[in-house]
Formats: sequence, C-alpha cells, structure tokens
Amino acid sequence: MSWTDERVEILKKMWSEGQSASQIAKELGGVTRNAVIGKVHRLGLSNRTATTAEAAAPAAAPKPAAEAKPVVEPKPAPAAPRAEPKAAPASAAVRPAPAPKPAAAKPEPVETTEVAEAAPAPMRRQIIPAGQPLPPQPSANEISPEALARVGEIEKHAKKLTLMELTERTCKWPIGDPATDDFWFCGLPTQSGKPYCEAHVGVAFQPMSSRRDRRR
DNA sequence: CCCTGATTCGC
DNA sequence: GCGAATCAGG
Repeated sequence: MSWTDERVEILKKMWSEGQSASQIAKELGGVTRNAVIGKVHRLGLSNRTATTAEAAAPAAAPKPAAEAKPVVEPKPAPAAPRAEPKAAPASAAVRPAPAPKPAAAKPEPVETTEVAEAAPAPMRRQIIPAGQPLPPQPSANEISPEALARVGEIEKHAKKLTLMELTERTCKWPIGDPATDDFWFCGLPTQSGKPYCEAHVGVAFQPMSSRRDRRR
C-alpha cells in the first residue's frame, strides 16, 4: 500500500479528529500504526498536545478555517449520533436496555424489567431478540445514578466501533438501536478481563450489596 | 500487559 | 519517502 492522496486525506481527517494511529491504521488497512505515525510526522501534523502518547484531547474541531486546503470531504456527514432526547429528566429514563448478548460475553448486562421498553419504538417491525430470552434475570435492578451519569458521559466519547472492529480489549457495550443505522459499540478500552469499559462495567455488574432495598 | 505517540535509521 | 524497531509515558 502506498500513500495515495486519498489515503492521506483519510489520515489527515482521522488524525485531526483525534483518532489514534492504530485506529487510523486499521481503517486504512495495509499499514501499521507505525507507518501512520511516521506519515503523520512527515506531513508535519504532529503536535496534538500531551506528552508521550495518549493525549486525551480529542478536540474534534481544529478546522483551520480560513484558507488552507479545500480538503474535499467525501463524506457528507456521518450524521452525528444525534443525542436522542434523554426523555424524562429524573425518573425512569434509562437507556433502552443493552442488547441481549453483545458478543461472546458470559456476563449479561442487567436488565430492567419494566423500563425496558422506554424506546420510541421505530415504527412497526417488531424486533425479536432471538435466542434465549434472558433466562436467569434475578430481577431486581437499580443502577446507581452515578453510574448512569458516567455512562451518559462516556458514551459521548465512545469510539463507535462496528462489530467487526471489536477486539478482546474494546468495550462491547452496544449503544443505540440495532435495528437502525444509529447503532455501534462503545469501543473504549476494557477495564481488565471484562468485556466492557469501566463505565459500562459499572452498569453491567453490580455488587449484590449495593442494590438491596433502594427501590427507585 | 495493553495502549499511545515520538524517534531513529536502514532501505 | 517509508516504516520496523525502538523508546518512553500512561
């Protein structure tokens, strides 16, 4: 693979969006993250804050504005995952409950027995979960508000990976409605050997102790 | 360990 | 110019 104008454009775009070199490399294919980094330097677009690596400063809008280059944007607009109306302010406004089994994950996200269908129900088309309809379900569910808040926050920073992009170490928490295009996986780094990132682990696994009486 | 970007240097 | 190897921080 060589650095064609097209590929360089993708590189520039993704890099400016704060994507990591490895992600860009995956996207482009045929190159390693080293190649990407090397190219980035040769192109002169390096400094993205931070010391060594990981800058944690996505800053997704360094648009040079003014002149610069025309930079044709083939992609009209991936249509930002429009933040759906968070519904009711306080009470039950939880997410439409994560899909049954994101991937090969033994642990299942806790299910809300009654908040489950808060979804707008996109027209007819009933979506049958298929497979076993979540057998165990010890009932009881009460995700700490803090955890939910963190999830809401973290999902804004989600990597938005597709099924194919998931790895052993990317959060497999599904976000959005699988029946629409507005669906992706969190993709943030998993915490340990768990299938989810820290925030999602927080809602997926709960200590038996912390969810005793507290009924909404 | 895993991940990140930065640099070096032979090709 | 390219990118693997290596380095260094988190």
